[in-house]
Amino acid sequence: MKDVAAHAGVGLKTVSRVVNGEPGVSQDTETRVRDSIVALGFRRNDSARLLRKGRTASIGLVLEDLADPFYAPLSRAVEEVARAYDTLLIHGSSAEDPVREQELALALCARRVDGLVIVPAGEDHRYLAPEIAAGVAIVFADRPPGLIEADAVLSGSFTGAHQGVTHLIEQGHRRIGFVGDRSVIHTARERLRGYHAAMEDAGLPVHESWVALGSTAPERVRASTTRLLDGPEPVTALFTGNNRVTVTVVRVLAEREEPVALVGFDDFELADLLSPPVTVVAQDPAQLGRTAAQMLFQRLEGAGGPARQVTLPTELVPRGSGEVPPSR
Amino acid sequence: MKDVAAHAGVGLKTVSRVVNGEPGVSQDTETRVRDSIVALGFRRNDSARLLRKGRTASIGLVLEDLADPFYAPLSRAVEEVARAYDTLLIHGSSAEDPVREQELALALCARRVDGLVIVPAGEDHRYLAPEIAAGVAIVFADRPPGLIEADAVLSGSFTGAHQGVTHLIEQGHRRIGFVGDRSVIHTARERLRGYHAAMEDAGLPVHESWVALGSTAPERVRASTTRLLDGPEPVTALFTGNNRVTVTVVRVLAEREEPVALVGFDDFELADLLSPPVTVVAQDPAQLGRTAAQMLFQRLEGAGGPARQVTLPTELVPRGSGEVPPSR
DNA sequence: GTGAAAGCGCTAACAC
DNA sequence: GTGTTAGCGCTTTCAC
Repeated sequence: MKDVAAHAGVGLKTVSRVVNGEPGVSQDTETRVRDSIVALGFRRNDSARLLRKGRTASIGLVLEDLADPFYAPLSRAVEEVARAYDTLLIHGSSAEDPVREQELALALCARRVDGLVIVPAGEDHRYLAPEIAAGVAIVFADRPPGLIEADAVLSGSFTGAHQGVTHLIEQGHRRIGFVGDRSVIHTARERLRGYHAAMEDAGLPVHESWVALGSTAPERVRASTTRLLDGPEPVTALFTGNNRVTVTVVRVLAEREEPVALVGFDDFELADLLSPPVTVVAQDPAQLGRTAAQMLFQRLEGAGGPARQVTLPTELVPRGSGEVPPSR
Repeated sequence: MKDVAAHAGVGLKTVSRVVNGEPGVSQDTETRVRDSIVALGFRRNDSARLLRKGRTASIGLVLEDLADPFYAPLSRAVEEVARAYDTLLIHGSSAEDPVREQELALALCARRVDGLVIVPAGEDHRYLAPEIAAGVAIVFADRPPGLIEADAVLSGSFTGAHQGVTHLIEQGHRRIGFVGDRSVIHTARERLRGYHAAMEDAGLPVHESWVALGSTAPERVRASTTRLLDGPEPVTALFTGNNRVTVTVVRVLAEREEPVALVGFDDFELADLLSPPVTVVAQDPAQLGRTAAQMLFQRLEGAGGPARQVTLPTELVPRGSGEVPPSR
């Protein structure tokens, strides 16, 4: 910019005015400046501009895995909202590792992102308190913050699981298994709680061997599922805690003879084309992302008040697998 | 930082030394500085730091749609490589709109990202020439650059399509349809070319009504597919140009009586569990992203030489749908 | 209309 | 060991 000013024989501020379309520049000098800009191939450095302005016009998004079919639409929705506010999205995957989540979140804060949407992996977010105090807006999505107060957008995990399990009970199932994500994950616990509540509401006992929480790695899910189906108290129906688990369970069931009912948390592509089509408790990941991003920008625009927590509804989508009757 | 220096009663540079772990600070002053840092809740501003350093330690990624199951793993792979280089990833979806692609790419350049990975929507990238001249490293992924020289990582679209169509021919099919993406998209054209070449190599004529290029919107694909199957010269087999198209075609075929053979370009989750399981020409989107990112960082580390173009192999995965024999 | 000076928050270069 | 100065590329303030 200095170079452009020299080349055009004008002051620095005049170039700045031209570049930013500010008034107060004569037609004549403007032309001269524009010529110099082209001649020198000048392109304004937005990083420097934003340093001076005190914002970065960027927000950060930290989630587990960008490539997970559940999070991809969430991410895309956040991006769309950001775009509407002329804001860029910086993105990081935590790989479900609390340490990595923290590193990423703090790295983004150090870059002075205006705000942060976090799908937390960890359970203790006190490390963010100084950032919040310093004015970074933070909204949690899909899972709530731990040990701090902050805005959050969640899906109705408890209600959804209750609904899904109740559906299986209504089909006549009495022995229902639950295969879910690791218990450190909030949604996994909530869905398990929904499972237990539904069973209890129906006056059904839960055999301890019917619950299998753990990693979503296919081997683990496969082993757990086989155990539930071939154990001493074999289940006739399964409720699965998220789309990764469901997909693997579908694989296991496809290899077996006896029909087993299945309801999965999360919808997924092609669920309706499997045989049987998979009944799910659907949530709307895009809506989750959209809402979180909107809350974030409201805060950035000055919305005050205490931390808000929004819970989005889930929807039972019967397709066939959840309506398989108990095989004695 | 100035405040910390004042609070600790030391010079600015001393604080900088402590913050960056540089040597040459006595144990005593270091402690004093650290105390002040905590007392004032100081956090280094990386944007300012990087402005001074002349890099941003961030790269940009522009692609069509982050939520597309093909691009999500690509994106994730780029992120992993970036992470290994302590670099953040700024991300933008072009929605297959060349104008939006350009806006995004230039916005990222204005932020002075160190480099850019682009899955181009447009066909003219001369707008990037000044950026490249200014030192921004750019690597194209999945599709080549248009009208400029630049590094690119592609999948073997021509070869893959040739292979897939030849497979159908080997099963005895003579009337094979092609349903693909819009012809402005390079990969769509290449795959179509592969289709034509395979037919020609087998001495088979191609009826003009057998080729349907267009948007991947389900309605369009549905209409095109129905036309190929019910037209005057009905096809007995279909080759589809990408995973979005394949998924819709699977839906259409599921609703019909007569068996139609299908080979799709791109693998997709659960393809093996459909009935029949879907035969695909698989490419490796993660490898595409990984390779592109690695090429980018090689350039950033000073690798010179002319633009390189790498083509990754595809693999035919027979699963059943591609082995359906011609119906009469 | 225009421009000089100061400063955003930091680091590099060179003092002392 | 420590501090001072200059400057990354821009905008803001205020004077001309």
